Amino acid sequence: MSLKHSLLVLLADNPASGYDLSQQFKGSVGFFWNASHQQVYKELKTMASAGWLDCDTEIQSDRPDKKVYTITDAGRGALTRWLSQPAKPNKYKDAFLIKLYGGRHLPRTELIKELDEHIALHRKSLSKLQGIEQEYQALTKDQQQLFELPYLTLKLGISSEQNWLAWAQDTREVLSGNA
Amino acid sequence: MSLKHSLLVLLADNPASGYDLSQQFKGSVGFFWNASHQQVYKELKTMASAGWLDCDTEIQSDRPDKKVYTITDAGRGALTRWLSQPAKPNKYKDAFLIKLYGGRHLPRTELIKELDEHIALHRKSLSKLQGIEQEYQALTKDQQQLFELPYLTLKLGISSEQNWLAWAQDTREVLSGNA
DNA sequence: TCCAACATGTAACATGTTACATGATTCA
DNA sequence: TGAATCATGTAACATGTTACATGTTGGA
Repeated sequence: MSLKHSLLVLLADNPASGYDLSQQFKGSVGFFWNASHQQVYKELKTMASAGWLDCDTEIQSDRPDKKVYTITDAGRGALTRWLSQPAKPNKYKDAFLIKLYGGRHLPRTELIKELDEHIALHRKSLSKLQGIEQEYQALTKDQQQLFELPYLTLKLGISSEQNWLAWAQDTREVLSGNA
Repeated sequence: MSLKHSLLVLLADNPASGYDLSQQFKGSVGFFWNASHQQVYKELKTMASAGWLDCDTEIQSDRPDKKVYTITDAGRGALTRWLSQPAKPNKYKDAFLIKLYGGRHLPRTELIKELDEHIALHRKSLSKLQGIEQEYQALTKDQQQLFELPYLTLKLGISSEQNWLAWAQDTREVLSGNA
């Protein structure tokens, strides 16, 4: 349900192509929502035929043509309606935690190996988020005001990753028997 | 993909019915994976016809009959194969964060109202997890050993909720302009 | 008398993933 | 010469949600 609304939130700021939006899902917004490019293109098509978006083809000489989507009044209406309805609490789905939960069936060394891989991923993700934070902090106060709310979501991303990494360190010690 | 494996992990410990498993998804395991009862029943049927589970009907006089599923050797094999493959990093999907990200389009009072509702939910979830932790801590050392790995996942759940609530307090202050 | 817990499902629909498909440009 | 980035999609399949459907027992 919320992919549509994630796209609307992004498009409420700027018109964008499916490709642009997919890129944004790899960046900051991707921390709390994401979708494959295939799904984004499909969804944009649906939203356009529902009248939420207008689509213009931008011809580019050096690069492939772009389909630029712009939010319509109907789209803004749909966004506002959605925003004023309560959001469902989020659901966490983490396959690694299932493995850890059922990790008795696996040698400890394997569990630790996989934990280490996840630690590497989370570190990468954390430093990416911290990079965005630095960009934000380099802005003027006025510009910061504009991104006040996105910055709040970024802060949750950062603290969640830090919390995860701290937990992973403890967990690693327990698994290696150094606890 | 991982619903099957969540169920296998649970069934590797004890035979259980669809209802039992659904209840477990509301408890501790539900922190990192969950499914509706409809989906669980459907999945169990699929797994049984794949030979991963055996199904026996337990006739109860005072309550409705139960279909008790038991993991087979093939099921254990599938579980082990899955456990030894790397798990994909988890994806976070939180509609409330999209709303906050795009919250410019909404009055602050509404955002705060919704934040408060989510705070209440997270507090509830935290105290539930802490209840489970207390049960764990009441066990003997030997019993604790058995649940060592599930306890690790529980600790992540608890610290995540605490982290979320701390962030929510800060966020609330920013939104009310007391920052 | 009504609600919660116990117990299992079907059907329609919505959402998301994976494999496949194309083709230009830029950088190493 | 080969990979990465830009740019858009189709088709098959897997997963998940919502509405509907049924019926018992025990407690407030």
